[in-house]
This record gives sequence, C-alpha cells and structure tokens, in this order.
Amino acid sequence: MGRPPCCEKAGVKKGPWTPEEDLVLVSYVQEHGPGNWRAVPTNTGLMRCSKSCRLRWTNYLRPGIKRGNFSVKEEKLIIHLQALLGNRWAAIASYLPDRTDNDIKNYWNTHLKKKLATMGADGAGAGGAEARSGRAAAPKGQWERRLQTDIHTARQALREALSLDPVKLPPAKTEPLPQPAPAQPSQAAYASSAENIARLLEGWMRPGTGSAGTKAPSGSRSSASAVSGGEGASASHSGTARTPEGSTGTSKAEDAGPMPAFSMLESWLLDDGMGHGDAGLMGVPLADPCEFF
DNA sequence: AACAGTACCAACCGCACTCTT
DNA sequence: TAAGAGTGCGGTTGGTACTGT
Repeated sequence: MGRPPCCEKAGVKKGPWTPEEDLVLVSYVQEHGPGNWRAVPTNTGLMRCSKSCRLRWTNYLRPGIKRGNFSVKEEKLIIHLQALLGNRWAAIASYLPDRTDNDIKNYWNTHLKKKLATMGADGAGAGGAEARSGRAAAPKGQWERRLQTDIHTARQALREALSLDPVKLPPAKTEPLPQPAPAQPSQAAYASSAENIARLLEGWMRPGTGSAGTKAPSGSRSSASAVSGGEGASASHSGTARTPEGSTGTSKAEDAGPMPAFSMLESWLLDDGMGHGDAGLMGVPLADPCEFF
C-alpha cells in the first residue's frame, strides 16, 4: 500500500526515551490502557510517534517484564521454540510471558546463535525458513492455524535434526500448540507499572552510573547491566564484529542453513531441565518438551 | 592512561496483516 | 469490495559500555 512512515512528521523526537517521557507514557497508559496509540502523542504531548510509544510500552514499560539474566531453562525453551517456529519472536515470546519479543530476539542474536554455533549447530531449526515463508505466504490469522497443522512437519524435522527416533511419530493429528500464556496483563496489572517507574527512576537517580544526562536509563548500559548482572558477562564467546551479512539480524538464507552435527546441542537441550517434564517451566503451560519429538 | 575492538541492547524502519468505513 | 487507518512483527542499526592491548 505504500503508506508513509508514521514518524514522517517534523518535530517527532527519536532516540532514547527520557525518564520524563516514560513517566508520561506510563501514566497515560495506566489511565487509558494500552491501545489507540495514535492518540497517545496527541493526548500526552509527547513528541513521539505512536509507533515509538507502543514500542516503548511493550518492550520496556509494560508491567511484568523481566529483564536480563535469561535462565538456562529460558534459553532452552527459546532454542526449542526457535527450532519449531523459526524467527517468530512474538510467538516465541508468548511462551515466555515476562520476556519481550525484542528481548528474546536480541538474546538470540547476541548469545544463543553463537552458543549454538560453538556447539555445532547454528540453531537455524527446521522451522526457520519455512516458518518465515509461511508467514509471507499466508495471512497472519491463517499462519497460526497453519502452524497447528504444520506442527507435525516441524516436529518431525526437528526430530530428524536431532536424530531422535525419527520413525515412530504419532499420526499427524493437528493438536494445538501448547497454550501461550495470556499475552497481556490484566487491568489490575497496570498498577504494577509503578514498579517499572520506580525501577527506571532508581536507575535514573543512581549516582555515578553511566553517562547520565542525555541518555535515559532505558538505553543506558548502566541500568541494563545493573539488572542483568552477570548475564552480559558470558563473554566467553569470541565474538565477531558485526558484519553486513553476519549482522545481528538473522537472514532468511542463514536460517535455512543445513544442520550440522547436533550431539552437543542435543544433550544440552535434552538434559534435566527440558527433558523431564519440568512442568513449572516459568509458568509456561508447555508440556514436556519431549512431546514435541 | 589512551586507544581500538567487541558486545550488547534500545529503538528505528518498513512490510504485512487486520479492522473499519 | 476497496481503500485507508491502525497495529504487529521481524530485521537492522546506532550508540554506549566493556575488555583487551
């Protein structure tokens, strides 16, 4: 359709959000609820485009967001789901209700891809290219349904990739995916936005951290690292600089790459946490992941 | 101490989809 | 039914902190 960008207007501010802007946005959303983002800049006086407001809310200010420190279980779940769903970060995020798709995407691109690469797999699971093309080929509402019908295919591909008993698969019944957690917090949950405000103010006011001033705590390393702690410390991977092709983004071709030996990955993925019906997996109603195979 | 390279993450961009008129 | 508006999503980038030399 070629619509013009929503932020084309002159005077629209870009870049990191300031705590003041965060406060304005949070208080507005607390009062009116998320949605009708178009009206947010108008009603709040924020010099941000609606899109930016929505993104800021969903990725940072929304109540219940957990930041930093992905647990091993979360890692495995992400890897598992990525293999099944491909780079459908929003879908993957729906299984980790306290993580944002952006967070998961970043974590995947900065940590897990490298981790899997060192383990002998690039994590580009069977779902990758196919899933992506599926989205392109079918309307969104349909790909969810299609996903259900294709889940057997994806499962089989993953199973084969992991060399796990490729023969005895159940018939391709179209069972539903494990139920994603409700994506949005209840109305009551908005109250806990105060927690987010407190958190950001805490980061804002923390003396001597980061460059302060112009850069909001959101964007600042200081606040992030304050929360994430050791997460970023996993600097064991001999990272490579961002390259045009191998940039943090995942190219489709890359995702569709061949699957090398999986022995290490396999054992890692299937060991204790994932393999034994760890039912309480972050409250995610995901059945024993082995059922996927 | 200064510099260069690397890692990380928040935010932007643009396409695709859904909803409304 | 078509067109436009609003929203969601995934890929990509810019900027800053960290680490090594």
